[in-house]
This record gives sequence, C-alpha cells and structure tokens, in this order.
Amino acid sequence: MGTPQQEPQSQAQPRRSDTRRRIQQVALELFAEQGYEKTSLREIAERLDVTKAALYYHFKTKEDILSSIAEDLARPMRELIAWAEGQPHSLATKQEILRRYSDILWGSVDLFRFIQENQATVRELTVGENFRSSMKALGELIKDPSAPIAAQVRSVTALFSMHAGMFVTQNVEGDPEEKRAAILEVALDLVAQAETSVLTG
Amino acid sequence: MGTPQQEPQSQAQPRRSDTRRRIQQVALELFAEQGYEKTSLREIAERLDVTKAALYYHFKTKEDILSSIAEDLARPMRELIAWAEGQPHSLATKQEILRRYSDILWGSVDLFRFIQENQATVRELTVGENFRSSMKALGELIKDPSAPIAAQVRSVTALFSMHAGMFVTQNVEGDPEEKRAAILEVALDLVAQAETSVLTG
Amino acid sequence: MGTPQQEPQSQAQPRRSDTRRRIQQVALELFAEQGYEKTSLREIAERLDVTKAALYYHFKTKEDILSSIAEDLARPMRELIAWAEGQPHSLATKQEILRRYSDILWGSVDLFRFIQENQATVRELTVGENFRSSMKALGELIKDPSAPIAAQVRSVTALFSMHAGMFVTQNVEGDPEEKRAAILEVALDLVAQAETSVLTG
Amino acid sequence: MGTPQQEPQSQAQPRRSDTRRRIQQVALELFAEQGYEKTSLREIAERLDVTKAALYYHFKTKEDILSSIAEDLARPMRELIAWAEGQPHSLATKQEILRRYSDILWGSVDLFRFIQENQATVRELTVGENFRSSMKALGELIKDPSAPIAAQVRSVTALFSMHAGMFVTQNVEGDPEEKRAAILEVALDLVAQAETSVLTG
DNA sequence: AATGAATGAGGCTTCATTCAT
DNA sequence: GATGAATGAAGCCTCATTCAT
Repeated sequence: MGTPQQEPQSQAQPRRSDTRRRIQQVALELFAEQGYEKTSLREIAERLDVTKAALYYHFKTKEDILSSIAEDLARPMRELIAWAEGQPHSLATKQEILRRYSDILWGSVDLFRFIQENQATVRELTVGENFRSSMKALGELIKDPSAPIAAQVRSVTALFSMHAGMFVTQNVEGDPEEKRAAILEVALDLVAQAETSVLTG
Repeated sequence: MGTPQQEPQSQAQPRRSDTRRRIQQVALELFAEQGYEKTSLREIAERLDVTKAALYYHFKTKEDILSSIAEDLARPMRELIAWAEGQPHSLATKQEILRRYSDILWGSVDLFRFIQENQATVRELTVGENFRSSMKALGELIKDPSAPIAAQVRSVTALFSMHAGMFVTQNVEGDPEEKRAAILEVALDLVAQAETSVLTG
Repeated sequence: MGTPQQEPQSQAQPRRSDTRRRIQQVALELFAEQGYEKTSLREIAERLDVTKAALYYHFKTKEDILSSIAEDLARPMRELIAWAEGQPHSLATKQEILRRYSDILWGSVDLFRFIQENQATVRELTVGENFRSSMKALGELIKDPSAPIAAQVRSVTALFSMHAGMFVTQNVEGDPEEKRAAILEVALDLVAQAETSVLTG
Repeated sequence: MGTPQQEPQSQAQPRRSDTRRRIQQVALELFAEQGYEKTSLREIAERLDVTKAALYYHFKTKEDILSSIAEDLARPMRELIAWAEGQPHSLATKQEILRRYSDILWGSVDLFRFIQENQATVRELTVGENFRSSMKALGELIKDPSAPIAAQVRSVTALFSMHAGMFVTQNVEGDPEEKRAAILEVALDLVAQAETSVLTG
C-alpha cells in the first residue's frame, strides 16, 4: 500500500523494523521527563540516531506519536468501562473496578504520570479528551448520584486517591508493592465507607 | 534604568501602576486556560492592547510574570508551614493544617489548578520547585514516619484528596460550599483514621 | 497598539521605517522572476539583509506579503469596475474601459505578469480569487450576453488580447510605446467589430 | 537495473505496463488541478494506491513525469512547425496554421491549460523551454517582420487569442463546438486584417 | 510608561529522492 | 514491477527577548 502509520494489525509481520516501537519508547521517556511541548522531534530523532524525517515515515504528526502510545492506557480503560457497565452497581463491583484500575495504572505508570503532569497540554489533544471522558465514565460507575454529596465525594476520592498515590508515595519509605497495596486499600475503604454512610447517614 | 520589576513596596503610592496588575490577571487567565507554554507573550499583550515590549517594562521574563503571580499561593503556604512547625504533632494540629490548606487552595483556585495542570512545565521553574518543596514539608507534618505504611498513605492521601476534589467535583451535582465542606470532611476523616489505625493496627 | 501589518492609513507617518516597502519591492521582484512558490522567505530576507523573523514583523504570512502587493492592481481594478457600472453600455464606454484597463496593466506590469504566470498558485489565494472575479466583472461589462456568440467572443478577446500583448510583443521589434498603442488599437477594433457584427450579422 | 523509463518503443509489447500510463493520467489531473509544485509525488502515489518508490521505477524524476506527458503537445507542435516551414508565407498558410493549432490545442486542452497556468514553474523546465520556443517559431511564421507594428501585433494576437479563448469562454454561454468555432474565426479574421492593413496601410 | 523594529533559535512538517530487497 | 525505510534539504512560522527612542 504505501506508508504504514497504522497500528500493526493482529500479530504483525515478522521483523518489519522495530523503529516504530523504538520511537514510541524514546518519545514516552522524553515526554515523561520533560513534558510534551518541551520535547522536540529533533530530540527524539537524535536519541534514536535517525533523522526527523524518519519519524514522519512512521507517524503523521507529533500528536500521532503520543496517540499511538496512549493506546496502551486507553484500551484497558475502555475494556474496564465496558466490563463495569455490564455489572450490578454493587459495592463488590465498585471495589473490583478499583482493583482493576489499580492494575491498569501501575501497568502504564510512566504514561499515566505523563498525562497527569501535562494535562493542560493534553487537554485539547485527542488523547486528553479520551482520558477525561474515561475518567468521567468511571466516576459515574463508582458513585451513586442519588447518594448524599459527602458519599459521592468519598467515592470519587477513592478513584483519585490512587492517582495521588502514584506521586505522593515517593516521599514515603517502604517496599513498592506494599505501598501499592496500601494505596489500593485506602481506596477500597473509601468506597466502602461511602456505601455505609448512605445507609447509616 | 529605574524600571520597577520589584515587588511593590508595601502600600507605597496606591496607584503605582495598574498595568502590572492587569498583566498578572490576564496572564493567569490565559495560563490557566491554555497552559503556560502555549500562552505567548504576544497573546497576553494583545489581550491588554499593549506591545510585548511593555510587558518587559514590568517583568524581566515570562517566568517572572508567573513567579509574581504564584506568590499569592506561595506566601500563605510558607505561613502555614511556619505555623505548623511550631505546633505539637497532634491530630488536632493535623486537622487544622487541612482546614487552613483548604482555605488556601480555594482562595487561589485558578492558580492552583494551573499548577496542577502544568506540572511538567512548572517543574523546572522556581515556582514549581517551591510548590513541590512546600508540599513535601506539608507531607512531613501530616504523616508520622514511624507509623505503618498504610497509615502514612492515609495521611498523605488526606492532603491530596483535596486537590482531587477541586477537579473531580465538577461532575458531582450540588452546592459548591457543600461540596467544599464534604471534601474537607473526607480529608479530616482520613487523618483521623490514620491515627486510629496506628493505635489499633 | 502593537505590530503594524495593516496598510498605512491615510498619509502615513513620516519615516516609519521603509522596511515594509522594501520587502514588498524585493518580494515582487523575486516572485516575478522565479514564481511565488519557488521564492522562499529566506531568499527575500537575505536580499534585504534582515532576518526572516523581520518579515513576520511586517506581514502575517507569506501570502500576506503578496496580498499587500496585489492591492496596487486590485484597487484600480475595483475603481474601473465601479466607474464602468455607472456608465451606459455603449461602444464608447467599452472602448474607454479598454483604454483605462491598458493604463492599469502597464502601470503594474510586473505584478500583472506575475499573476498571469502563477495562476495555478494564485488561484486559491485571495489575490487570485479577487483577480478572477474582477476579470469576470469586466467581461460582463464589455460583452453583450444577448449578442451572438461570435460577437461575445470578439469582445472578450479584446480584453485578453491586451494580456497576450504584454508577453508576446517581446518578439516584435519596435518602440515600446508604439507597441503598446498598437495593442490597444487591436483591442479597440475588436470591440468595435463585435458591435458591428451584431448589427449587420 | 534494466528498468524502463524510455519512451515505449513503438508498438512493442502491447501491455508493456499500464501503470506508466496511469501515472501519467493521474499526474496530469493533479498537476492541472493544483499546479505542478503543489502536487507531490506522495499524492500521485496515493491516488494510484502504489508507493512513491513505484513512481521512480517508471520515471527518473518528477520533471520526467511531466516531460513524458508534455510530449502529447510537443510532438504535434513540432510537426506543425515543420509543415509550416515548408509552405509559402501566404495568408492561406497562416490561416491553415491557425486551424491546425486550434486542433492541437483542443486535443490537449488540459495539458495546455496546465502549461498556461504554471508558466512560472515550467519556465525553467525543459517542457517550458520547448513550449516557448515553439510559440516563438509559430510567431515568426505567422507575422511578417517587415510589416508595420500594428500588423505584426494583430498577427500575433491571432495566435494568442486562441489561448485566451480557452479560459475565457467559460463565462460565455453556448455550445462548446460553436464557441470553439467562434474563437477560431476571430483568429482567422485577425490574420486576414493584418494582411490587409499591410496592403492598404 | 511604553513603542517600533528586529533578532536568533528553534519548532513542526513536507518534499523529492535513494536503495536494498 | 514494486515496497519499506530512510535521508537531507528546505519550507513557513512562532517565540522570548532586546534596545534605541
């Protein structure tokens, strides 16, 4: 056909040059380190020892590089939402959402951190829009719009406490796995308390 | 050459230059709306109907504009930290920290949101460094390094739950004041639980 | 206010730097010599011994440079059309149109030649659209839509014979003024014949 | 090695490569529509659903594609000139030149229009040089260098009135064939008048 | 208290072209 | 009879900043 620039369909051809993948890797590293705007294509190209034009063989635009990377986060998010929409709105479901969300986050921690730290930039990119709408959907699934405000805030905080966790625990000593578990637990507690406060409040 | 660019010395002449203030206002608006990098001095100048050069009469650099704005947040933060350092590390103190922090945040909500959404950019600016170190100091004051990890995470989450609150509650219906109170309450609860879990855990 | 980039209103300020005018001059020279696309802003800037960025102080885009130049032709064209629309559709009027058109053309001969030779490029620029619609208007004024096709063709040919004249007479020897007069005369003859053929045909 | 890129040797194998022809077709379409410079090889390739590299199998350069297309016009022009050079310089010959020229023009109307609208570009390409020299030769054959300037202008105008006709008659209503005939007639008249004016002037 | 004019650096993107396979 | 991958050159444009007035 011509130029690539699409996601490799299915199991891809054998060794179709791994440059595409290398670009994504290096780009994510630099985006995460310095921010999206401050990372130039020149820099990415230099780090890979190719020319800027080579990047354009593999991706249509700078944003396209980012979009392609962001799929790693966007896809599991979509899947999580799809799954959750098929479940009862029970506490058990909500807690399972948090568990799965935790896995997703820690599975793409660099990418996620990048999105967090570049929200202003990413906001008007497709990537940002997608992420925002995913978060909104998740919010709807975890809170009960008929509950008192305090309970709703608690639920939503559960979700976001896991974001905060990723940043904040840099200042807390301890085994990473243990911290991660602690963060999740705080979140699980919060939804549980939200539920309870509805009943007893 | 006798240009200003210093902090207005206290209450000097009341009308010392209203342009300076207008620049800060417009700049914050634009920074918050579009991000720091994507806001050019040209844009700011145009919005004010002055030339770019005029901005340089009032501020040494672009970063300088931001720094001057950020003082609104940085000063109260310093004050809060100074106050807290003189208090006992009791639960009551921690909760008062959260209450005061809440006031500070909602008092500069636009600026704060801006910093949150431009972390990658702001990170290597003085503004960002200051903010990070303030947050770190606050973290130290609110958590007990000898407590179990779960308790520490809970404490730190208390702090950050208030950040999340500012963004998240856009999707929760209800009176702003009520939401704000709910957010604070969740935070107060979290520190309280941290304390308890230490005792009972 | 800020940057210029508008036509100097009325009789302009004294010596507001003639760079703007120099840019226009050099640009027209180069556009005419090499074509619009093949002339880069780098070239124009180098020829003027300024930086590319200086061009952008005076003009918003490359196209803007061209547009500003083209006003020299566009304004008199608009005036001619406005005038003609207020006249009776007589042969005398049509011949006067041709005379005035001749003056306009020879008054901006380089610009006109440029537009002729860069039609494909200029077509989707404001400049080109304007020129096309002016020519169309002039066409309507010079031909009689109820006349036989042959007559209409003759009229329209009168108009365009003057364009051709500008290029073609490079291969005809003789005094420029005399050639110019000859070209106009052929055109005047053509409208006259168009009229006659209607009557007698 | 062993690639084609030569003119198809006469009737060789009938199906020697239909891609070559398709490239020429699509290229002409795009060149005519958007101009030579603004049409990229990428565009041509995409429209044909082949890669850019494929174009280079069939043609040495972008210009080469154009040159190969232009032969359609260049060959008949050469033939016309060769024929005319063997004829007496009579009015009948001149009129026959115009008739044949009309046929050539309308036989390659898209290509011709393209050359007209891209003169600046084409000027320094072989294609343009050829065309210019053909026009010059035709000019010499149709005018009498010893005639008064007015007569010479009239003759040359005859030739170019047919170019103008191709563009201009878009705004004249009527059957295409009839218009075409009218255009030719105006041209034939013009040479005739040129002759007469010599005799009677 | 501000403007007019300009600069140097660098950004993203596109293009014609090449060459090994 | 083509593709995949890449290059080098260049394009237009924008930005923060400077400085004489």
